[in-house]
Amino acid sequence: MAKQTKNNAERKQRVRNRNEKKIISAAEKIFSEKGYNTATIQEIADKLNMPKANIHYYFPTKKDLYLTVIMKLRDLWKNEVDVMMTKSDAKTALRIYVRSLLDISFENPHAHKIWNWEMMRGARNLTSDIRESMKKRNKKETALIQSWVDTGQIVSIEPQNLLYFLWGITTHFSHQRDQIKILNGNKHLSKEQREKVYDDAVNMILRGVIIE
Amino acid sequence: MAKQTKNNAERKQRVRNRNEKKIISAAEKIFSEKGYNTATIQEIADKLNMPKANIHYYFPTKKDLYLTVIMKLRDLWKNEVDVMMTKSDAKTALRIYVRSLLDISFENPHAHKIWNWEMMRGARNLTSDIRESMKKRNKKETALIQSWVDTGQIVSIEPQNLLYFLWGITTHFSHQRDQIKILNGNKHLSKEQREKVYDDAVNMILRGVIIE
DNA sequence: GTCTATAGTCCGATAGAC
DNA sequence: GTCTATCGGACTATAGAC
Repeated sequence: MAKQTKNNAERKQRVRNRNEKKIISAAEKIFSEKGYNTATIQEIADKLNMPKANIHYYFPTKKDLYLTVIMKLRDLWKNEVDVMMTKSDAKTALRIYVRSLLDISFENPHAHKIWNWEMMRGARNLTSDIRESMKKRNKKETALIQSWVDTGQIVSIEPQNLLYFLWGITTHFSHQRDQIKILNGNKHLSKEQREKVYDDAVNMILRGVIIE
Repeated sequence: MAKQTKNNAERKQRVRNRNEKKIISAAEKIFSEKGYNTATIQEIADKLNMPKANIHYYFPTKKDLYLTVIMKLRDLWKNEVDVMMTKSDAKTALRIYVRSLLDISFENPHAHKIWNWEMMRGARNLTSDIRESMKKRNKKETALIQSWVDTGQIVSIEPQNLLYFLWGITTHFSHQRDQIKILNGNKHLSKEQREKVYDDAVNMILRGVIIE
């Protein structure tokens, strides 16, 4: 009896985990396409051939689901900062940073787009601990860049501004994906074109700030 | 009698023009803050101390109002290309181009933000003539930049990519206005900070591409 | 032209049967 | 856990008095 109860509980847990993952994955796509307000639970449910009541069963409110998605994406950036921190010289660190941000923009535009929707609306849905982790990560990044300035590896520049420039350049390719498509003969950028973007971006940025 | 009728018609026309202008101006602000779907007629009406039925009197549907706003903003970019074209050297042209794009981002963020909302939504509302004028302007710009490459004024770079980088850097400051505010101690950038952004951006870009 | 009231629709969330 | 049915609220749009 006890064993059967336990097996039942385990099975239910597995079902729960599986469904939560499916829902989060579908939600990530819909939220990135439409933004928080325009996205609907119904659409997410349809994508999964599931009654929308089931979504509410796993995530009581729309905001709960949204925050779960945001939290998951937040971790995506954490690594880059750490990777950048471990590189000793500015040149290598910048090269890797730009590369990984562009990779996210090209390969997984959902992440940048959801973030962009959120920021466009004034970051209304961000909890204070998300804001704090944002600021904390930012502080690490600016301190690192400032050290490059202090050791004469890069030109004198406001570290925060350099970060804005890097973010602006790289996120542009996910936010403005559709405009780029229009200007590119109604085709998304090819693999070769993406490589050229990466080369041109790194060249301009390194030439722009690195002191040889 | 005829005269009075005419005066009446003129007066009504003046009232109509005045109200349409007021509504467009308020709508521009609300649409840029919230995007098409999240913005409500009610909020635009409240901003003008006006019943929302009046908005519908002047603009039958929400989309009519939105398209009117988009059309108006489209003209904002036309000038910059022309100004850039008249400058003989790459250095001066780039300096002015970056300056004017940043000015729009800082002084009138509505324009870039509405454009960005539209692109994020997949450019659903763009008519084909808007797309064509986009491509046409773009062709002029890339041709100009290519001529700088050919005459050895700037390094070898895909002109389209350079434009994406310039747009990414400059529009970031309107799209991500709220994130920047959070990272800046909950204050929008001061006049001095904006000047530093301008200097840092121009320095990095010119150093990055100009051949002295 | 201006206003109040409301029709019609869509969405988030819940109740309750299975 | 899964599903159907529905409530309550918000929004676009319209009807109709002034």
